[in-house]
Amino acid sequence: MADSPIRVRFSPAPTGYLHVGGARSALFNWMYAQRTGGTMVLRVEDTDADRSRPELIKAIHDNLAWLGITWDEEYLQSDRFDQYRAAAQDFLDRDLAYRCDCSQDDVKARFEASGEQGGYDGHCRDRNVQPGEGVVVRFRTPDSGVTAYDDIIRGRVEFDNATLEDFVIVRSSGVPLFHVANAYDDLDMGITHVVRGEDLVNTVPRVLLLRQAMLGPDRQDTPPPVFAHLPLIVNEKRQKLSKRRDDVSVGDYAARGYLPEAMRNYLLTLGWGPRDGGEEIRPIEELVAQFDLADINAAPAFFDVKKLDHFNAEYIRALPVEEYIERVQPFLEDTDVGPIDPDLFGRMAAFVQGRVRLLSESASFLDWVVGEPREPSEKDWNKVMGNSEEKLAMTGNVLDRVAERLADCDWTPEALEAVVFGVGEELETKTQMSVRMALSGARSGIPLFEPMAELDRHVVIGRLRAARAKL
RNA sequence: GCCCCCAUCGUUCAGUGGCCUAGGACACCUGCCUUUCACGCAGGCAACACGGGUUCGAAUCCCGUUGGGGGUGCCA
Repeated sequence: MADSPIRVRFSPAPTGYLHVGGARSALFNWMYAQRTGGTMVLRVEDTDADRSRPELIKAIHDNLAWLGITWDEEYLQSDRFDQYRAAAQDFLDRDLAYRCDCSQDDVKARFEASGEQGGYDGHCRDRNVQPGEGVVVRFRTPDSGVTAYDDIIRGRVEFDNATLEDFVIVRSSGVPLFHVANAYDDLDMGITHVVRGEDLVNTVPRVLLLRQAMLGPDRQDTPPPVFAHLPLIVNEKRQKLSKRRDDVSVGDYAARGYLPEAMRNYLLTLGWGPRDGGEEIRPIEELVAQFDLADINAAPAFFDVKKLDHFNAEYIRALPVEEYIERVQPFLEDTDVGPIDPDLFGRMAAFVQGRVRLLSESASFLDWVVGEPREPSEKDWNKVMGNSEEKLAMTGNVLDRVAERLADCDWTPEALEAVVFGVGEELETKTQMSVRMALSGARSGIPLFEPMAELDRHVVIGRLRAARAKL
């Protein structure tokens, strides 16, 4: 893989399951690495001991693997605390940082009293605070000038240094904050492209300032990484997808019967489209071949589950039927009508495959074959069976006659079709709908005669008679 | 409040000064196919937020307005 100097990284914090936004960031990094033959680094940013949950790292691995996203190197920031601390100490030694014993309440109170700009006011800059309880380390930001960078998606972004507060780089617990870890690792790991969500843009000046400080006066010509801040993925209210109110867990989508290829392909259409303007649903290799960070949109994109569903349905239909059967297995065990016999499903699979949007919907097409007919709504029942004397009488005739003929015909789909349609010709009416309703309790579904042949003769006749009685 | 970003059909991507009476896809609507549904096919609806510039010419460049969003932690 690593035959080009490009190095990208995906840096999740293990504070929750992988969500679609994170997956999209990982995916775009991966796409770029694939395209350029670069190296993909997975860097777990677990510097917040209170919120990080190590057991989630495995889940992140699994979700990424599910999506087919691979990585070449992996690091855990908690393994590298000593290095970050050393960097912070070096800042202290060089007077680029200082200790501060202001409580968060103090900082807030002074900010409110001043009515001026937000954040920390530099109170401890020259107080020469010594190490101790409740003491943090703050980075001394420049009071004037501008920190700017060129975003490959957004163009030049500038920040007035005067608006940057002296931010905390080491907690009172002695554990460094993510800015330091981030700046240190990107430098140390030789990251060339930082591709991540737009919500991180305003951490750039801080990270850049830290990086310059780490580089020292002699190495200032070391170029910063190329930044690419991906547009946010938003909900229908145009807000950033949130774990609390939106469906964002990649694992949940997997559990609901989405195919990873479909999810991956769909995610790629959010903020990006193939350069050649061709189909958006296509093999990942074709998409990789024309992927470029510079082509990514800057505007937020709505996560449209309907469109995702369409992608998923397309991908399901495109599967060879054997593969569809294999992939659907996990969804056959725990259904509303109990486990579905794999052999039966195998025989019906081709009919089901073309009709589902989610793998998990598959079983519902066979509910009446495995269990009892559904309870139809009155509206559906009337619509099919008739809402006039005349129509009801006809339906009764159909049901009677079909039940009669079924008593001693061959029990094959072809024979059943011949009986049902034969009655229709005799009575000069359509017969499939009423038979379907009698047997399945639904107006629509997979073709009728094949599943019908799976049922026992007496069951079919029983259902026809029961429906007749209900007319 | 302050900082930063964004602005083409309902949605998404295209369009980088003339090829735009703005194109594709999803969604929606209509028909065709089919003794169900789905698929497929044909067609339809539907957008350059607003106001100023720049220019022979602006969806495309600049400024402003409005609207939306993100950030503003000893979270990442």
